Amino acid sequence: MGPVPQRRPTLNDVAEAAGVAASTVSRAFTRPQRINHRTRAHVLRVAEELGYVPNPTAQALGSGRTRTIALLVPDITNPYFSGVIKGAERAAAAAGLTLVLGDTAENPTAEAELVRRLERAVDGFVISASRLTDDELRAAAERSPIALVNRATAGLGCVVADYDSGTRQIVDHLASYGHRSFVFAGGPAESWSGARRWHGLQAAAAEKGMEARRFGPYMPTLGGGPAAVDAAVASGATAVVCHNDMLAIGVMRRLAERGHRVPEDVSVVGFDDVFGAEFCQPTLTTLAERTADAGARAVEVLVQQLPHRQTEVEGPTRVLPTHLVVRGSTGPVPVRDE
Amino acid sequence: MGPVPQRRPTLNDVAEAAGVAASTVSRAFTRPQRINHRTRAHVLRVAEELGYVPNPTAQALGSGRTRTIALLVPDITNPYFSGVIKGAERAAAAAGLTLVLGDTAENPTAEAELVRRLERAVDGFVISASRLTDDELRAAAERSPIALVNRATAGLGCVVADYDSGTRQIVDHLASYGHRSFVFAGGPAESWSGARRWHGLQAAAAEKGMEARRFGPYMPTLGGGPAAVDAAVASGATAVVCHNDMLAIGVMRRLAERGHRVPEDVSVVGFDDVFGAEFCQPTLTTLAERTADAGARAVEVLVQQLPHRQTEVEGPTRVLPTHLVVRGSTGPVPVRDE
DNA sequence: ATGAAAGCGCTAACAC
DNA sequence: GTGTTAGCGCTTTCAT
Repeated sequence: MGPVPQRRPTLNDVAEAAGVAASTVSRAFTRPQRINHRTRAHVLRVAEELGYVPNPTAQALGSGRTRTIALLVPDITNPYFSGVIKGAERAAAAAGLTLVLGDTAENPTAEAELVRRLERAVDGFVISASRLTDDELRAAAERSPIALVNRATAGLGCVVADYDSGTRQIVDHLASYGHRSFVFAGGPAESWSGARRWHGLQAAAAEKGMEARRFGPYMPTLGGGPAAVDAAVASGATAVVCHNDMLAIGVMRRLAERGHRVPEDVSVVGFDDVFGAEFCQPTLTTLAERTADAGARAVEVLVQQLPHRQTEVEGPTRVLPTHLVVRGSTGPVPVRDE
Repeated sequence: MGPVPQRRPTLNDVAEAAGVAASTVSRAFTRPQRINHRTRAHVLRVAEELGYVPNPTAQALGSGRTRTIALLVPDITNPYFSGVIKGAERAAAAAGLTLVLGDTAENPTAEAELVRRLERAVDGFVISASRLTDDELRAAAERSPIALVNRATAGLGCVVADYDSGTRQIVDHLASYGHRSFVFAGGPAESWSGARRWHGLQAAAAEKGMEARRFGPYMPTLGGGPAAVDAAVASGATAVVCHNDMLAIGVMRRLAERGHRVPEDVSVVGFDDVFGAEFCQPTLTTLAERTADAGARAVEVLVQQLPHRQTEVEGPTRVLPTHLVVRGSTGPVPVRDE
């Protein structure tokens, strides 16, 4: 009893039921302009009645467009990328695109392989904090449209945070507290953003006549704290700017263990404003990026390059504002009797 | 000059070059058993030379299988789900499946819509912390295979955390510190896991002869803290068990603002062991779940139900262990003179 | 074990 | 505007 589970209606079923050609039904769904208003309304109504839903796979095979894009990040669980993912997800949904997520495990090989694996299944890629070389990226970009987040590679669409302004904000903030020098606890050597951060800090320090020294590389994690602190303290620094918030929090922990007070003895600054920066102890002064915006913007940049829009050469790199969030980990330079 | 950008080789190109039929090439790739070892090797070599890569879209259209599954979570940026996402991503990759990520924005309507939108594009769904009703879920499951994470719905594949054991661990821990009662600061009324948590806490408290009271619902965020604290303090509780870590951290903040020390005056316990629980102040005692395992397990459960395996009725709900991470937010019951 | 042929459901020229 | 006619690249009976 009960009818056999109905086969899903196809475009042809709708065409037949509506008394029109298949192509007309197709147009009703994808070329609203190129069809008579009345026939379109009719077709849509019949489709509705039949419970017809276009089959995206068949659409893709016919058109060559999958209406799917991939987002690749080095580590899904890193809260820094959560914002990028969310922003990209929103923008993709808004553009009617499906988002495939890939975790590259901070691994260039895995990243390249993922690109190969998904190439045919998606219309393009958004790659966040890519570990590939510029050449590898450009090679991949010849086969699929690519947009980059926080990585500038000539010839590709890029969305990056304004580290020039951001680092200046940090240096100005420290200077206003009377600091005359600071130490930069660096992260991984290959990190593009790490290089930009140090570059900006140096430039801003020079402008202010401050002394800036770089230590490291350290692991950009809580675990990187001890090594960074031991080096920084030995140098007599009054302020430590850390490659990212995780390292900064690790640094604060280690400072506490060693009996140093933050910010009374040493000020600490991070980058990213990750989830947690507002409730660690003390709360962390850090440079916030608009990660969700970056993700969304990158998707938009990518959409520009998709088959139908095929905007040949896309404009310059998009730079997103950053802003310093001043919290409890920074304070006046300590008065030291020596 | 220079050859025109070559059209990508198709299965037919390979067939022709190898001197076999298209179907033989197809088998070489997807039915290793049903083909002569030597011809297979030959075909594969020719394919390799030509740089042939199967087109997943065409495979999907022909076979009806997309080799893609969707993972739906209420909020991508919530660190609690990061583990689930990562685990699912790994398991999917291991099974040769592509993972599509969807953010339901904690919204039943958005969730249902997302299922509709992706239904045709994926082979099945993993839904984490679904907000749909059991009936809605079962209806959806008639059209696509579904596996659930932290939500048990009869008839569907489910992977849940062992809250019975977990809540007992919490209660035992508090009892060992001399607490005779505690307050549960509840989260959203519709939360399945919230209900399980309270249920378990009550049962464990009863076993131990402890008194347990529930307050709330409160927002499961930092912002939910003040309201929860104000109610809990008024009740004279010596321990507050919170719906999740975010609420717990919010609670600790509010307690500090009101001049109460943790754990000297009040002990605080959370659920989830989110990123941040280990560096908030004080560090948070919380029940850890194996979220990555849950995500991976759910994918495996889903794979069982996929077209080819079509395991009719899947076994009982999978229960994943939980363990209490004891940190600084819990301590001996205060001695109060009254 | 292999080949031939018929689609999968839709899009896209091209006519009318 | 709308219908006709071919495919898109692969899988899958069904023969052999």
